[in-house]
Amino acid sequence: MSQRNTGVTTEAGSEADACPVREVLDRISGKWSIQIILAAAEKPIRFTELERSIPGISRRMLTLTLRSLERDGLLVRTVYPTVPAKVVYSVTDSARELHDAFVTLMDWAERNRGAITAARAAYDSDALAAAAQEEEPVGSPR
Amino acid sequence: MSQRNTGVTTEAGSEADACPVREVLDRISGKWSIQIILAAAEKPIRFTELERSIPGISRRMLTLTLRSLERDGLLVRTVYPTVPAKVVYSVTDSARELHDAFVTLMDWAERNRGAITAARAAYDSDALAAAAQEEEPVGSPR
DNA sequence: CGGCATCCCCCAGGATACTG
DNA sequence: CAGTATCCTGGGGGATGCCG
Repeated sequence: MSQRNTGVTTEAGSEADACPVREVLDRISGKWSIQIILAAAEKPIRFTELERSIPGISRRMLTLTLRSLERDGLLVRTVYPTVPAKVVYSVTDSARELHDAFVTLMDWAERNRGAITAARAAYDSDALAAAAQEEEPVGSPR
Repeated sequence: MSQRNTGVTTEAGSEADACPVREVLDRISGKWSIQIILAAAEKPIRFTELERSIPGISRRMLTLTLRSLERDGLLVRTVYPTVPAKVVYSVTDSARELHDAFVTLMDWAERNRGAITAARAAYDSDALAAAAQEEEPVGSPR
């Protein structure tokens, strides 16, 4: 009862889920996981630093996503009991492998950004042209 | 008006979105994009074949995701005007690059499946232990 | 500083039914 | 076979507020 909406695809561990695709997706999904791993992979990083280095993330989602990643053994949370407390997140080895894969993805994104934008423009203009056709099936427009 | 809920993060093209992270995510997000690309990369594949090769996908989401991928220039849709019609989807070059990255991800998932499960179990049991502590603050349980 | 708790909204996506 | 259209729900995730 006490726990609800822990978010970030936490879910205990339901039925047979042997599919590696879903496996990865479940760990990465959520708008922020990748960016957090990317940031933490550079150097161990503090909560507030993360918050500032990831524009648009809310405190809530930062916390939730961090917990999720920690739970999956992708991040390590280290608390320095100073006053006020200091918390540092660092990536584990398995996360670092993931990080490498992410970099590949980012690379892809940058190389194909233009092509994608163009493809979309083309697709959309085609769609519009087709729609225009329908409006005058045969004969007088009016 | 006529168009609503086209789904799969279609969105026209809002403000400055130069972040490659979101770029990739927007193209991949949705539960099915990756699996579709994975399937279509093996060989050009028909609508119904896709439907059967991806367990759990609905007709609706298959169509929606296919349209989205086609729009982004990741898939090519080819129609053979036979009766009944035959439609084949094949991946483009840029999608094939993505595919390679996905394979890396899948590989990672398989290698780390065990570690992740273990990490979760450890994390969860710790959390439970901590919770148990709270219930008997100091002294007699009851 | 580094969180957790609560409220609430939105839309990805499932179920179902109809077409060319 | 290959879609399209409509309805409806779950939960991801933003906003805000309180705490050690």
